[in-house]
This record gives sequence, C-alpha cells and structure tokens, in this order.
Amino acid sequence: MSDYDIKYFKENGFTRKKCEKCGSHFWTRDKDRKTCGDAPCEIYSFIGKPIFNERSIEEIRESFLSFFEHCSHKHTRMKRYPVVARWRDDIYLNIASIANFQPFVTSGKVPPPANPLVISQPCIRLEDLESIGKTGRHLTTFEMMGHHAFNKRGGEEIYWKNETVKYCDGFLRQLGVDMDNVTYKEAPWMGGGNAGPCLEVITNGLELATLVFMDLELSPRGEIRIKGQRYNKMDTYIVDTGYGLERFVWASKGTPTVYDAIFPDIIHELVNAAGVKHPLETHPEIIIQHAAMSGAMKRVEIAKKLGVSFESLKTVLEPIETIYAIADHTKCLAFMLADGVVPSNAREGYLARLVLRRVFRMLKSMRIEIPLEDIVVMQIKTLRNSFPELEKAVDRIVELVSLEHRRYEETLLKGERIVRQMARRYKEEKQKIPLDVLINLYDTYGLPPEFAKEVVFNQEANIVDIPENFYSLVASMHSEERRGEMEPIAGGIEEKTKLIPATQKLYYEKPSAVDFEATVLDFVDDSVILDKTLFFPEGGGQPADAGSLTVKGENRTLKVQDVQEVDGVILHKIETGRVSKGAVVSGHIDGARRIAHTRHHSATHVVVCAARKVLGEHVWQAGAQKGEKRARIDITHFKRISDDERSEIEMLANRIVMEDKEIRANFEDRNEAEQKYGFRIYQGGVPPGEKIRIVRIGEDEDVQACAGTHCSKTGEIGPIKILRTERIQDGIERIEYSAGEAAVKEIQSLEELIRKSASVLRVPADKLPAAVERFFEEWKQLRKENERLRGKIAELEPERLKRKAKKISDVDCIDEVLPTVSVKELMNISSQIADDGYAIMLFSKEGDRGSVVAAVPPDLSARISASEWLQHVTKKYGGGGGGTATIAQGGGIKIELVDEARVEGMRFIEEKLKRGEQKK
RNA sequence: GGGCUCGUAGCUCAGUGGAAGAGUGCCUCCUUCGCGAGGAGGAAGCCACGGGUUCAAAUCCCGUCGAGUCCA
Repeated sequence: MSDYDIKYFKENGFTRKKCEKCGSHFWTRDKDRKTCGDAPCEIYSFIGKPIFNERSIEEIRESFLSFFEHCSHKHTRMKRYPVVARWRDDIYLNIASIANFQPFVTSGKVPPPANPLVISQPCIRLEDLESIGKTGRHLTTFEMMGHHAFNKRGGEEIYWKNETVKYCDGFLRQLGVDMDNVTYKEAPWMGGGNAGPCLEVITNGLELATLVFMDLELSPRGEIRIKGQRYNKMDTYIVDTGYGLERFVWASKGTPTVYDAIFPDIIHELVNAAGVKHPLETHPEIIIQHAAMSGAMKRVEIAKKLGVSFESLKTVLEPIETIYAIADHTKCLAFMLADGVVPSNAREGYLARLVLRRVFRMLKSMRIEIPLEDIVVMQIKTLRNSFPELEKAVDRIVELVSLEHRRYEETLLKGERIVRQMARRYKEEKQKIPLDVLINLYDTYGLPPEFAKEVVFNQEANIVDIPENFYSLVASMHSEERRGEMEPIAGGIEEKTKLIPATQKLYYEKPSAVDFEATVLDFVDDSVILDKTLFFPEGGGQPADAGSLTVKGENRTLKVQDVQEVDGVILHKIETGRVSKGAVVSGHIDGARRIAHTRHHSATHVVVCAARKVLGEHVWQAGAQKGEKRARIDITHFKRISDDERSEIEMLANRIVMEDKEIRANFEDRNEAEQKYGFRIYQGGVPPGEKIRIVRIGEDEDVQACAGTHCSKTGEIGPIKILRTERIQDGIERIEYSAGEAAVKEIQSLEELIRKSASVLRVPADKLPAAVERFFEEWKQLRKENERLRGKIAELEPERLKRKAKKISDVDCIDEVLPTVSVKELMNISSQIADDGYAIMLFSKEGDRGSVVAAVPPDLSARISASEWLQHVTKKYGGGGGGTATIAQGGGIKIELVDEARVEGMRFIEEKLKRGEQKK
C-alpha cells in the first residue's frame, strides 16, 4: 500500500512482511522475522531481561523531550495541558497529546502554539478499568510523549512520514534498543473524528509508540470509507505520535508488570499495609513466567503451561493485582482532583467518583487501613518533582476524599438495609434473588453485586450467580436511551452564508450606542444580514438584543425577533416581510434591555471570581444564563453552599463593584492568551478562532474568554444581590442573582414580603420569626384540641341516635344528617352503633359536597352489605363509595337530594330485609 | 445531558385509593438495694411543598423543593 511507502524504510534495509499469526503487514530489518512482534503474536521477552539500561520516569521523559528539541527540526517543548479536557465538548478527559490540539488546531482554524512541538502529556483513559492491575500493562493514567508537526496543504511542509520514522528510529537507537528487534506494524488509526495511516512501533512483544499520520476527518458525505464511517481528506495533515512513557521505563527495568516499574514505593507500602507478601518474593518463577506470557494468552492457558491449577494461579496473583490497581487508581485521582474535577453524579465528576468508589472497595477487600487520601498524597509527593502544581491542591484533595468516603459508607449502610429486606422477601418465597433485581440494586442505589451477594449470604438467602458481563449489562440498559439524540444535520445555513463577509460588530466598538445605520448585504430565511450591526447575537448565555430595523426611504419598520451568529455572520430574524439587497436601514436596539444584560454579564464574572475566592480554586463555571431581571451561574463545588458562604460571596462581589475596577475587553492571540492566563479563561466554553476576546477585571483578578457585552468599570454593574442557591447536580451548585436596577427591585420586593407578612401578624418585622413560630405551635395545639373535642362530641352521639332508631323487620335502623361532622367522626360513631346491633347510615356536608357512611352489625353483614347499601344510595347522590361489608364510606355532590337519599336508603334496606324473610 | 429510586413519629421504615401504623428511642408508673432486663400506660405526624383527578388522595397524575444512584 502506498500509504506506507516510506523512503527511510527503503534506504535503511527494511523489508515489508506479513505476520504469520495475525496477517498484518510490518516493516523490519530482520530478514528472518516471521511475526509482527506484537502481543499476542509474541510473548514479552523483556521480563527479567531489560531491553536497554535502566532509567527512571524523569530520565526517559527528559531524554525524549530534549531529543526532539535538538534534532534537525527544532521542536518547541510545551507544558502539559490539564487532564480534564475543558476545551472540548466531546470528551471529558484528556486521552492523548493530540487531544490538546483538537478540534481547532487540527482542523486548521487555529494555528498551533508552536510548530513542530514536543510534549509529555498526562492522559487518563477509563475504558479498560476492569483490566487495570490484571494485564500488567494497562494504566488509567499515563504520560503520552508526543512530537507533533502540523502541515497545511499548499503551504510549507514541516515534515511528514519519512522524518517521523527516522526520528523514532533515532530515539530508540539512542536509548540502546537492539534495532534488529524493532518492527513497524501497519495499523490504520481512527479516533476523535480523525483518521489516517499509522505505524505501531514494537519490540520484544511490547508496543512502545504509535506514529499516526493524520490526514482524514469524519465527514457525512466523505468519499473514503473506513469501518463503516465516511472520511474526507483534511486541509491539514498532521504528525501525531504517542510514545508510552511508562512502557519505556518498564522495558528498561524488565519488571513483571508496568506497575512494579513505576510504582515500586507505593506498592511496597500497600503490600505491607495489607500484610501480604509480593509474589515476586514468594513465587518468583511463576510471576515472571506469567508476566512474560500475559500479553499473549489467556490465564487458563498460562496456568496449563506452568503446570499449576487455574485456581492456585489466581490465589497467587489476585492480591497483588488489587494492589497494582490501587496504585494506578490513586495516581489517576491525584491528577483528576488536582486539576479541579469535583466528584459528582454527572459528567467528569462521575468518572472521579467511579474511580474513588472502586478504590474504596479494593482497600476494603485488602483490609488496608490507610485512608485513601493518604495514599493519594503519597502519589502527589512522588510526582512533585515533575508536577509541582499538584501539591497546591493537597488540602482540598484530603477534604474531598474523606468527604467522599463518608458518603460511600452511608450509601453502603443504607444499601445493606435495602438488600436485607430484599433477601428476606425472597427467602420467604423460597426463591433466588433474580438478576434484574441485582441490576436494579446497582443502577438505582449504587450497590455493586459483590456487596449484595455478601449481605444476602449473611441473611442465608439465595442469589443467582453474578454474570461476568454484569457491568456491561447495566451499560447496555442505558444505551437505548441515547438513541434519538442524533442532531439534525445542520440545515445548510452555513452554506448559504459562506460567501457573505463577516458582519462588523459595532456593539464591541460602541458599547453604549443604541442607534446605527447599515447596508443590507443579503436576506436569508427570514433573516436580514447587514454589513455592520449593534445587535448582539445570542451567545455565552447572553440573550440576543431586541429592537427594530427601519428601511430608509420606505418608512417601513421591522421588528427584530432574534439575532444569531453563524461563522461571524450575524442574522437578524424579522417577523414578517423582507428586505432587498443594497437597501440602507437604520437600526435601533432596546437600550434598557441591553444595559440590563450587560450588567448581568459583568456581574457573572464578578460572582464567579468571588465564589472562587470564598470556596476554592476548584470552582469552575459549568453553565450560565443571563437575563434582564436575573442571571444564574452553575459552578462546580463539592458541598452545598452554606448561608454564611453565600453572604460572603455576595459581600465580596459587592466589594469588587465598589472598588470600581476596570473591565478590559480585547482580542488577543489564542495561544498567547492560553500561555499568559492559563486554561482558566475557558470558563464558559471554548470559542473558535485564532483571536479570542479576553475580558479582564481589575489586576487580572478574573480573566475569561468571553464574547459578551460588558460594563467598562465594575461600578457600573450596581448592586449584586444573590437570590438563591440551588443544587442542580451533586457537585454543581447554581447561584441566582440580580444586578443593577433589577437587584434593587429584588431587594424591594423581599422587603415588601416581610412588611406584608409582619402586618398580617401585627408584629414588627424583627419579631417575625418568633411570632411565626409561636403561631405555628399554637395552631398545632389548637388543631389537636379541636380533634379531641370532636371526639368527645362523637362519644355523646350514639345514645341520642339510638333513640331515633326505627324497626324494619327485626332490625333497628338509623338514618340521620349530622351536618358538620367529619367523615372520620361519622365512621367512629357508626362503627360504635353498629357494634351495638344497629344498621346505620349517616350523612354530613362540607361545603358543596356531602359525605355518607353506612354500617351494619357483623351478624347482619351477610344479608346486607354496608358497601352495597352505601353504593346504592350514593349513586343517586351524584357520587360513589366503597368499603367493607360492615362499614363503608362515600359521598356525592348533589347535596340538595339528601332527603331523597335518606328515603332511598331506608327503602333499600326494607326491601332487602323483606326479600330475605320471604326466602326463609 | 439522559435514566431509575426515595421524602410518613426524634431515628429506621411498613402502609398502592376508603378510620395514619410498626420497631426503636423518649416520658410516667410497676418490678429491682441499684443497673441491665421485663411489664403496663402515654406523648409525639402540615404523610416535603403547590396544583390536578376523585364522592374520597399519604397512596394516582403534573409541577416545585430536597436527597440518593446509574449511564454517556
């Protein structure tokens, strides 16, 4: 295939071969080689026999970075990006060094921060969570060392395939790798919406690096088909390489697993704390041989080869595997939590919680008593030379992890009760607890099946076996929900506006103007497009401006309904009519609405800034909406905001206002801004483009990329009043507030609320809480007293009623209207009288509806059912009712028919009794 | 962003449309030299809030608030 027709291979004695085992093509210097060299075609041959001299993580990282800094293309060394991919809306975590540059740099919309560049990027991948610790090579957190070159078609080429392979070869040679053992395996790559040819660099069974030549992008009408997806050639072609830092360290040490190579100290601590021994001490031959084969075959086969039983192999390996996993997961947590992820039940916060809970479980199963936060801090200490920034977060991480631990314990405690009840229920019916119940326990209450099994076992009840694919069963249950989420293919509006020049944005140039003149460039789908405009388009949580356009010379005024921006072109949607190209219009925007939006927008930045100062550096904006009367922001925070914190945020925000700080908004170079202010600027999402608008408050106390309209000084915002805080998700708090005149109005209406309430109770406002409490207490007392007295009255009624009884056949019957007596009392009275041998029907009314209660003595209930009797009557009464054969209640709405109903009741009972007598 | 649960006595929870319950804790009394334990009695509920359906709602429907949990 021409994709891999690389000059370097030809000039350096490589030949292309086909792997005997997997059939894939690869390039090698070794003429006799038969397989591609990758697992599972080959076993790890470096275990116990390192490929090159032992090096630490720091040494490998440094030698990689400086190799590319000093090679013939001088690469610029970049600082790491956060592990939380806040600049992207398609992934939560940073999964690769190239992810730093997707989508805008890779698509060519934004120039790269440097070209070519080299970086060692910590990445997190949670897809293979189950494999961590077991395979010996999987890590949730690893550093992907990458050198990248961004080439543009038609432009000058930095470098492409040939140099990429040459550098790789050179780097491996410099480390001391035996080059005859290195294979380059052809493996088309795709991911993150891009694709391209790729070479996997393999030696001794281990894949060390991946060289991707990215030149395709996902496109619905693309002509190139790969695995059912359609791709098109990109305008750019990019060198995307990934060298697994930890794998190099592993290869240099030849330890049984990658974990032993990179976490020796932590593993040592954990092994001690668990009171076990590392199997490398107890069963060195098994562990080394197992490790060598682990990439190539299944555990059952390995056990067979080693001549031991599968069970005993498992017993040897399982404890250390759990410890490996703990070591790995705690590093993952160190990065996630330090980079500001707040554990939650949604989004990236859920991923943090997922990992946290896995580790809690593992620590418990290993009976390791060290608090998780201590292990995470241990990780941070070993990482601090390379990543000193992690240490700043230690205090917060300790608080957060112990809080999460407490929450998890509570969940389990509550869960235990639920499972116990469930177990009892199924035990009574002598059934096993079925799988769907088990899934439900996990899905609804977060109770893992192993936990449920343990509890059930203690209850001596039975449970079905837990299937291997339990968690994927849960996942597949949810996958159906995702259907129908497909976004409609953009309605081609981009196509229509593609050729129209970007609209000049007057609202940035003249922030306080309300009138302007402009020329109509086009009219597309009910929308007017102008050469310049004051109308602010909806974006960044700020609603569009309202106003009107008047066509010059025609004296025609069009109301602007909505304003949207598409690729720099601003669309003014109008209600009716159309405007011809070339017409001159004068525009007018609703100034009061605009200034309200502006104040709320600036207030938003101030409130976020204040919240961050009060609550901590982990506070990130997770959404915002501004309006005329109020605005709201959602921020990440791991606890409810207390009343005190809320007051403090409010006070601080108002202080920033009173200090009348400068608010500066300027377009700046994106890459420079990122370097200068950090990723903090992306609070409200990531805008596209080479230049981004940066809004700074005071001495850069708050810096954000923001396209909204802003006051020029904080003083113009006016008062800021926080109205409420709300927990919209676990880990995300919403703060609602008003600014400017709207804030004054809110304060006034709050005041009025208090004034009105106080005047109703005839107390001064400051006595309101005490008065309300007193009234409520008294109300409860009086209600009880009332109930007691009604009961007393009811006690007297039976005797009075019995005197009114009429004898029908041999039964004493009573019917009576007790106008104001409640149903409850009617029941009470009736049941007493019926017990004394009377058939009774009582009526009462409340407002426009009447209640009826019927009761018969138990020995009569076979002949006359109270329920039947009552239903017969209430049917004519405009209602219904029901109950037992001895007592029934009901009612109706035709209260004017109460006398007829009484008569009917007596007629019915008479008839019944007579008929009964005849039968005798 | 989507889904599933839950909110009833101080606490833990039953109650799936017809009279608000149990266990525990609390109070009083009895038993005991005293404690534990046991016995008898008692107090304690805006059934989270607001609408709707119904003759009738803790119970069904909608919304709000609060809490838990799973998935992407």
